[in-house]
Order: sequence, then structure tokens, then C-alpha cells
Amino acid sequence: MYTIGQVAEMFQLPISTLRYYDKEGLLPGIERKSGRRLFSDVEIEALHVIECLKASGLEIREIRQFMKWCIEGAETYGKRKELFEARKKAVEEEMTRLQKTLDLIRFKCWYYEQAIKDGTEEKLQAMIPDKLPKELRELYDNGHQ
Amino acid sequence: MYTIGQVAEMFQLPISTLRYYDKEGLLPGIERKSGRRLFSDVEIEALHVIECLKASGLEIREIRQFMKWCIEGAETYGKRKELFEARKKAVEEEMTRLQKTLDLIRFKCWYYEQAIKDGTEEKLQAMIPDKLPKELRELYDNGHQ
DNA sequence: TCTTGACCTAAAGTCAAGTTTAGGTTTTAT
DNA sequence: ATAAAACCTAAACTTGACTTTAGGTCAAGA
Repeated sequence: MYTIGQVAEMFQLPISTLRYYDKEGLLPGIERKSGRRLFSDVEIEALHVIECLKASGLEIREIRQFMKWCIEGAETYGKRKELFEARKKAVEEEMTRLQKTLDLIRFKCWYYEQAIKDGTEEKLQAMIPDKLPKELRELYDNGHQ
Repeated sequence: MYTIGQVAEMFQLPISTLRYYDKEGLLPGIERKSGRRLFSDVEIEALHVIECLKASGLEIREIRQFMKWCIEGAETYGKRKELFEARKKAVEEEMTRLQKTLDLIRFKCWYYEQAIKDGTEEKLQAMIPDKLPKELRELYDNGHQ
């Protein structure tokens, strides 16, 4: 059993955030001793799942719904599985989007490196097709028609 | 030259968002004709960069700073390059985090699939070490000590 | 025992990123 | 020429996820 302060340290979260999660129903059934929260392994696991679902882009209100399903037992296995399947899809899409973002960023890094060498963007603009490394070429052709 | 409505269609963004970006200084020097915004190739390119920087996690206020640097010319090439280098690092870190998130999500998908087959979580908890596919094994050992 | 640090609640405040509203002007199609 | 469609501004409103504040309770060490 851990105090709120210990858990805050463990997860590198402010205490106020843990209280907020509890108030929002993300830690249903957390034990108390003379008013103070007692975090057990169940709550530690719940917090790992909360961090996972948050990172996947889920909102607090939807995480609360998931926690409710957990309490309802076996009849909600299907809903819970579907939720994770949907999160899987969302995260995979986000990673694809980030990969495209990264491609453009890499181009911009190259671009400014050249501009610094050349001392100006003016000359560079015309010379891009010649100078651009092969691995950035397709990106440039797509991204700038 | 495009009208705000055409650009909204092009980027699948609400018109109000484009006006907001302009008001926040993300489209400096945009032309006007009798009060109406005229988006040229410069603004279209700016919007691509805005979407990229937003996707990388940059805030509006920092994008505005970048746009100011663009106007200042050659003396800010270094700053602009450093900004993109920093964004590259941030996006790479975010992708690493999302990969970990995805690993846990995949475990949960497997877990609920098993629970549905078995009809209960109870039995499953004890059987995890035996049933868990090899590729999810390390995750389980790390994630649950 | 006493006091200091850790905990509690309810309610108000903050912040970013838009969105909506209200009231007005301009362009375009009939 | 006129009416609908598209545009404009300023200012207020919204939303989500916290954080801060104010005022109090509890417990463990000196």
C-alpha cells in the first residue's frame, strides 16, 4: 500500500493530478484510511493503463467509461477489447502521421543547413532539385508539387 | 491566389481556424483586397509548415516566433535550423513513447481475447505466463514486474 | 505534547486552441 | 437591381485537463 505522495513520486505526477483522476472516477473503489487514499497494486496497474490510454489520445471521460466496464466484470470483456483495438488503430495512424511530419522536418533541417552554407535562401530555391539528397527527393516532389 | 473558403476546403480546416491563425500572427504579410484575405503560394506553404510544427507538438506562440524569424531573413537561419532540429528530437521521442504505448495496447488486446475465450479473467491471471505469446512476453515481464 | 509535514475537500482559476455570435460589408449570380 | 453567398471584425464563449487557493484534519518524530 502506498500513500498519494509515494505514488506521485513513483509516476512523476503532481499529487493534485492523482486527486483529480480520483475525482473524475479513474480510480474507482480506491481504499481510504481515516480519509486518506491508500493506493494498492490495483490502483498502480490502473495508473499504468491510464497513462497508456492517455498517450493513445483517449479523453478522461472515456477512460472513466473503461474503468466502469472493468467493475462490471466479464460481460464487458468485448467492449474493453474493442476499445483497445480502436486505440491500436488510432496510435498506428498517429505514428504514420508523425512519420510524415518527421520527413518534412528532416527536409527543413537539410534546407536550412544549405541556406547557412550558401548564405542565402534565394540561390538555394533554384538549386534545390540539384542539391537535394536522393532520400529527401520524393518528399520534396510530393510536398511542394 | 485563393480565397479563405478555398483554402479551408484545401486543408480541411474551418474558416474560423484560418482567421484565428492570421490573428495570431501565423500568416504575416498576407495580402488583402477590399478587406478580404488573398492566400498565395507563400501562405499555402506557410500552412503546410504550420501543420507540420503543430503535429510536432509546437504551440501557436512558438510558431508565431518562427514566422517572425522567416521575415527577418538570413540572420535567423541558425535559429530556424535549431528549431527544426529540436522538433526532430521531440517527434522521435514521441514516436518511441507511442511504440511503448502500442506494445501495452497489443498486450491488452491479447489479454481480453483470452479472457473472452476463457469466459473469465480469474483463471487467466494465473495462466498468463504459460499462454502469453513469446513476442508479448518481455513486455509483460517489464510492465508488471 | 506539540508542531511540522502530509494529507483532505470544494470551489475557483488557468491555459491553449479554437468556436460562436452579432452585426456589418462585398461579390456574384439571376 | 437585388438577393443570396461569401467574406469581415471584435468580443464572448467553450472545452479539456489540470492547478491553485483557502481552510481544515491527521499522524509521526523531537
